Amino acid sequence: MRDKNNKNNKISLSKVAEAAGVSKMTASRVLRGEGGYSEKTKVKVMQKVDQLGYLPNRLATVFAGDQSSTFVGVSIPDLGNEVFAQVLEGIDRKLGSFGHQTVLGLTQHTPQEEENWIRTVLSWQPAGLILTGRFHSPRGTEMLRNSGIPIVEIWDLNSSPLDMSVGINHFDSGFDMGRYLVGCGYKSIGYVGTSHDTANAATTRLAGFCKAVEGGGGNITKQLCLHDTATYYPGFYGTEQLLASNAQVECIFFQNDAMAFGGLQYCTSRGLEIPCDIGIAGWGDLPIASVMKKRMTSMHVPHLKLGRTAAEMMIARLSGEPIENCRDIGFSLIPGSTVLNQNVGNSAADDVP
Amino acid sequence: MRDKNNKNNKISLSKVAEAAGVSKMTASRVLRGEGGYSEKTKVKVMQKVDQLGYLPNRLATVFAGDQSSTFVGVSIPDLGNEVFAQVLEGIDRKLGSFGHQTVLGLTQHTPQEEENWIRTVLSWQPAGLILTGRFHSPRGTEMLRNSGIPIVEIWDLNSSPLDMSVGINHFDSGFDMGRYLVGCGYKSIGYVGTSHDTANAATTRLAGFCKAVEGGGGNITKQLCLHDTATYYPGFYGTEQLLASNAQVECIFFQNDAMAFGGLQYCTSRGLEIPCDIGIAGWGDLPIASVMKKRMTSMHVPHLKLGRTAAEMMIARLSGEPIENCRDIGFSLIPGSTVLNQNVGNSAADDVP
DNA sequence: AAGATATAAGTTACCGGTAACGTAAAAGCG
DNA sequence: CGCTTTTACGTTACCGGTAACTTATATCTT
Repeated sequence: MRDKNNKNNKISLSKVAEAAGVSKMTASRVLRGEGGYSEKTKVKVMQKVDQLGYLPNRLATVFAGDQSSTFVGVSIPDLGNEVFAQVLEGIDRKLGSFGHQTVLGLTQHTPQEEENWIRTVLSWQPAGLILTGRFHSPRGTEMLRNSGIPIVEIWDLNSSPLDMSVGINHFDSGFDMGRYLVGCGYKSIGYVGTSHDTANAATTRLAGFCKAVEGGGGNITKQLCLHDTATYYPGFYGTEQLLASNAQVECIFFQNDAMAFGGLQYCTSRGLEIPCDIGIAGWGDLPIASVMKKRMTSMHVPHLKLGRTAAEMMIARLSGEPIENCRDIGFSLIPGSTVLNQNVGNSAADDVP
Repeated sequence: MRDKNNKNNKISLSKVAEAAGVSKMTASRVLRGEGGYSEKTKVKVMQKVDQLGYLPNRLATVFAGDQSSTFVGVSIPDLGNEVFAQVLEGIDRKLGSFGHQTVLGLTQHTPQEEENWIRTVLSWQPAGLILTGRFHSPRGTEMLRNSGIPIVEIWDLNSSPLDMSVGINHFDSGFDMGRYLVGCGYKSIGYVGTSHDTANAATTRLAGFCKAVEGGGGNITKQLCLHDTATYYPGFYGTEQLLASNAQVECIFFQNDAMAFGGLQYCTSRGLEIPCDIGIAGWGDLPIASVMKKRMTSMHVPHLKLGRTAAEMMIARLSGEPIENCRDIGFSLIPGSTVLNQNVGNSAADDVP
């Protein structure tokens, strides 16, 4: 009267076949529309399928052999970040339209969590995996290598991916932002972000940013890496901390737009005029920007498209179509109006007034 | 040299056993730590497991019988809405910590999509399902009923759930907001939201809202249901449409905070002062509110906790613990400062100046 | 009408694990 | 020392489908 019965109560193909007075194999053929049965038999079987409410057991099908499952494992750092939520949405919609199912893994930016998740999800014989980031633990990498299934690494573009990669060059995007801000005439620039255990995209962006700023004659006067999530409120209090320090800061670059909005609100609440008193630059171009009067200076990345593309690459690979294994999805700088371009009309970037 | 080989190349338990010079069954016992083997044998087997990089095939285990899978299917309308992203995060984190995996389904608010997803996900023999919303297609409901697995319906509180339910009473939350706004002295109130094929939570909220407003002597002068997503920009242009109509509107209630922010920005851009010229009320209390100087009048719902609770109920049920099958997670009105309370100090709600 | 061919089935074996049962050797015991 | 009990395995069967093969009947040839 417990689990056992549950099992027994389940309608299997054999029961349908028995009820219809045919063999299991004939019922299987009807359900797969494979042919080799009469119209009369088909009707008999389908009637019983409806009547008994038969639901196939895909586990058995996949397990039986040749067919691989329709699962695709997707690892995402976290969903608190709107950006990743959109990437996931793009992935799942596209995968779903091709009959695949997303098995989610929130890996919290740690390779250990990711490794555990990889081990678990591989045990379910997925058709493929989509992973965020290019860095994996050694054991994780080994399992991925040995899995023999398609793997798409997203977010960070990886010129020598395990298998396939789609994303952007975060170093370059940071560099471009740095060059832009220096080009606007800023000399003393601050940074507010969060810290992570491992090298990640934000760190790479910061590296590119620093290189551009310092190479352009500017200075990163203060760099704050909070032990917190990269959301609105940490942006708010991080800015408070930054401005409370003695460091001279004419402009702040934030890890992402959410933090930048937090920073913007802090500045406004302290009576600072943006961009006259201080410049603010974010990264990621959140949807909320679409309604803000003062457009945030930011870096636009096509998140949904990134997710869709990752799913498309996966599907192409699964269906054996030839596919380039590295795709740059691109980014574009949004000048916005939260920084002041002190050199409007000038093309030279390092022209000091 | 194709798929077949892939299969052949996979390390199965038999291969490990063969390599270690023991039977399949002994290897199985070692891996499950079930006992009944010598220390020497254990070492031999584990060595080969490491050496060959054996990964168990959970499909086979589940398929084999007694054990149910560790999958939990989770359907979410969409992730463009930050609120649902947070709910999902809460669910997956909690499920993950108990060794369960989330199989995602984005059902786009349509019962048909949900039905298709239910059919597919059930074929994978999940341990349980978590569904957003209380309304399902007839066939979907039937499949759920027959599945015999734990089911948690979230978001909408369902006093007679299929199995379990956790969420809030959306009618009441709309009612409370309506009563509050009328209590503030507003008489002519507008609404901006989006339309859906089926009755959903937002519609229920609106119903409660209307009842409170009309019952309190106020009027819904204009009600806009856009055929669009419930995000920032539709809130912006929806407000434009609303204000362009001849309807008299002193205050606008929005389907959610994202739309309310869009509306707020539209009003500000047109030189309207909030809340002096027009009141704005949202729903959901987005994280961005934490940094806005002018706190949005809204309804707070503990999203992460909602997700966590749903997962906890699922896990409790799966482990056979007794559990109440209906949990009200509650909401709380955030007065904010985007509406003007014209009766500060008064307790009577329908006091007209 | 006899043989060749097509059609509509049924039979068997297998996927990778595990439960249930069987068995030989080692250990315990009076 | 011979008996029972325990330990450490091995064997067999099965989960729910499907591939590959076999068989029985219907249809087509000339």
